[in-house]
Amino acid sequence: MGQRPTLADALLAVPRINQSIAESAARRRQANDPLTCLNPAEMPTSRPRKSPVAARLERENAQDEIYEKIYAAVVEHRLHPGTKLVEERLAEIFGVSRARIREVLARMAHEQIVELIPQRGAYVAKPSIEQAMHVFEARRLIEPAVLRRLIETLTPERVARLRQHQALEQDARRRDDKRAIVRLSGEFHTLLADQAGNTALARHMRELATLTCLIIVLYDAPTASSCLPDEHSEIIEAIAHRDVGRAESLMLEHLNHIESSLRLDPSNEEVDLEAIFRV
Amino acid sequence: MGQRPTLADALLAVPRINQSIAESAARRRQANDPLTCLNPAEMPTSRPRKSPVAARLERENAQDEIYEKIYAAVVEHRLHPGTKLVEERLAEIFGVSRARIREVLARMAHEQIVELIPQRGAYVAKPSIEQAMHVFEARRLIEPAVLRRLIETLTPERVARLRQHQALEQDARRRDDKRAIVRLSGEFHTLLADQAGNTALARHMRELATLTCLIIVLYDAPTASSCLPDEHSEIIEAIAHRDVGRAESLMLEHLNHIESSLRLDPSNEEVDLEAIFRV
DNA sequence: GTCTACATAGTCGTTGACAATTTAAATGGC
DNA sequence: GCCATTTAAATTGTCAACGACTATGTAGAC
Repeated sequence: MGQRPTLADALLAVPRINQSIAESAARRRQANDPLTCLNPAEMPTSRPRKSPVAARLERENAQDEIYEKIYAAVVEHRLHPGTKLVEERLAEIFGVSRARIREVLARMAHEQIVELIPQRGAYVAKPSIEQAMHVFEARRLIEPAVLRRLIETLTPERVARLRQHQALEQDARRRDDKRAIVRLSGEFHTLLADQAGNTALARHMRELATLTCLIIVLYDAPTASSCLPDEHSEIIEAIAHRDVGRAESLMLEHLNHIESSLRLDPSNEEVDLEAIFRV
Repeated sequence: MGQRPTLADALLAVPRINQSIAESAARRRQANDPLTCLNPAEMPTSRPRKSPVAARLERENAQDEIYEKIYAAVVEHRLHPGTKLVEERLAEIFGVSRARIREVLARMAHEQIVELIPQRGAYVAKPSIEQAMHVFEARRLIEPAVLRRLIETLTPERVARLRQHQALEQDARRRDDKRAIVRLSGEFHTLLADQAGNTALARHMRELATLTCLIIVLYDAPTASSCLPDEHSEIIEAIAHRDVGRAESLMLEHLNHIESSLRLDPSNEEVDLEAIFRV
């Protein structure tokens, strides 16, 4: 099929890197720095070649860059579940060797974004209906807690950050840029968790949001538009008013809207099993 | 220092593979099989060389084996936080090339079991005090929900499975096998999540339990013995009686016991920062 | 005696190649 | 014309080796 150009396009056309991911990458970088910078004898010894710290950051970016590009492609629905990710082609696309790609794929497989089948290759994951229901169950559990924590530690800056994201989202809706819409919708939830400040919860939330993106592609009823436009705004307003109860109930409602707009009955899964043979 | 034999010993001396991990690995294998076996034309075509399925499983085991051995060593406190994991030595120990090791380390880094510092190598992670508190906060959130779900879907087999694990744990205590105790204590919580049947929650729970193991090594007060002997039994009994309220409160109490037995104040972290220089 | 500059050993990062296996296509028999 | 078998291409799994960088230790200048 016309998969060759599609794959390259899907990966190279990255409008703008996921902001919250970039933020957490920056945080990770900071977390690393103490290890490298605390040695007092090192700082003055820096040679004039080229800033070693900058070089290291540059390299670390290069490490994560591939991961984030594939990740973004999945989240934006440019890469569909079940798509085979051929190592050599990815290596060509990103201009690196296969070893690099394999490391990235190993990470993503561990995160269940891709499925790694021995001797057969890597495929974008196809969460089962059971998994999908588990994901929503987990989200119904975690997200209200995230909101509680966020409201407890709320600052004007955090509200502003949320509103800024909301503006991006509305802009995407105005442009009817579906890829941006789905990406930003997912990122909204990741952002909430980031702003709530619990790194463990934020990591899990990000993973759940990613899986949700895959689930939506697989099981969304064609008519429904995954995320209703105003629900995020309402949640933000409830947060801004520090109304925990309202924020939580809005969130649960929101999650139920999404889940109920999907067709999570076994009859749909059989269709997907057929799709496997087309690979 | 005498790190050479220590690292090899820590990794090779694996008394028995983590049972619940083995179970989920088996489940993952099952999940893969449909993809490989449903093609009706393939099964009869199998050549008499040597069973391709067996070979595949063997190989997949080989893939995960290294991961699980390092994982077990971390969980059992045979590998301490901050220990450098030199790729080449690991490659020698496991009899594979560095590429393999690198894939495993990439996975573990993504899971925050190890920290990957560019151009410097991989180190067993040292969760900060802040991260530690986040982990416990997340556990206080997730584990009661796990219990709720487990009791809702309780079967005699599941209770038996829990009791079986409890027997192993008590046996380890009788032998005063500290490594087994700490491993089985962590696995108990992972097992609860597995038996509760939500794969997403189980994955997150396993990650949190692993991090907790690292946290205990880092911050445990020498006097305290991380997990009180009878608390797990009491929780199991509450589950068996389908007493959700009691099970939840016991669990919260249990988590608070563990957390309060740690020294999670900043003064302790400085000690750890010093430890970094000893690397 | 202290500091800088250099040299050495130890690792990491990356690559390209080779063998094993799967997948697709071509061939031949019925 | 359809199915089974063989052949060829594509892809994965694995490795060994090379260059680059870090960290240590050593010698020399002030």
